[in-house]
Amino acid sequence: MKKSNKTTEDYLEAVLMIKEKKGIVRSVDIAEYFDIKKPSVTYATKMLKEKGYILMDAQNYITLTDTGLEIAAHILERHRVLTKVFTMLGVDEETAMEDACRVEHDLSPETYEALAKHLEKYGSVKAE
Amino acid sequence: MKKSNKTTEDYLEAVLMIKEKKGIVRSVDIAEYFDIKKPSVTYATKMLKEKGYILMDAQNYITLTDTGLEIAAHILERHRVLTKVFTMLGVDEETAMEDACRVEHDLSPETYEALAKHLEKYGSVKAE
DNA sequence: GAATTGGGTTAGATTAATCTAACTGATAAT
DNA sequence: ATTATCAGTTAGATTAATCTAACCCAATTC
Repeated sequence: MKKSNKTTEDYLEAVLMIKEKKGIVRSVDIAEYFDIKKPSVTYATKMLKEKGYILMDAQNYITLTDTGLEIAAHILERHRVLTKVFTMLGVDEETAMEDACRVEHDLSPETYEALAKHLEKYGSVKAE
Repeated sequence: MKKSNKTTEDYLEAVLMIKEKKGIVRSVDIAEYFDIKKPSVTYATKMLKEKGYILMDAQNYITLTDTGLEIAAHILERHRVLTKVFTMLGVDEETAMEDACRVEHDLSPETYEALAKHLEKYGSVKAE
């Protein structure tokens, strides 16, 4: 009865966030990030490698390919814009981030753009 | 690679929508609604029965219990408010409904309320 | 240099939600 | 009254994402 089940997008976003935060990304960092076990990450990275979204070098450091980065950056941008939108409306930072994380995959481009655009009028909504 | 996997909330909402639309609800209606097969609905209704959210009478008509209705009405209200919010922002009806459907489960009460409240200022956002 | 630790993998089990194929039972059609 | 159709179920397979237990390998530690 858990609400987990990470998607490709979740993983790529996590890789980018970890990369930004600590410079390198290992399986163990992803496991900690999501609070899942190591073999689950092995399973996930295997798929991401097969799809051509990440690479792992000899030291097992994980890097995003061009397409992987494209997806990750896109979803992370959404994440940040949505978080700002929510906090602007008075939602506290913590909750806003959690909601953004859950919603970011599911909004169509149309709705996402509409939300971002509309709320630009009422504050600086652009990701910085 | 499908994006399906309905939740309890999805099913209860569907029951209520079908009920409102055509008066009665059968397994087959739910299958058609979600475009899934009949045995999947048998599986789902079994769980919903066990959890005390629905009942099935001798004719196999499905009704919501009090708790089932409570959940269904709550999520359907969200669905409608969110759809209105999105259409108000210029998103077309079709897309707005799809997005509302995907997002309605995931927003915290705080963010949902904030969204609804803020946008009340710019139009009649209340569900009618 | 033997032992511990840290990061990763393999193998196999588990769970949830779906599917197909085959069946039952009731109603409707000829 | 047989037959066909419709709604529902059962049994068993499948898929995705997780888990545990056990192992490997490299680097530290003593």
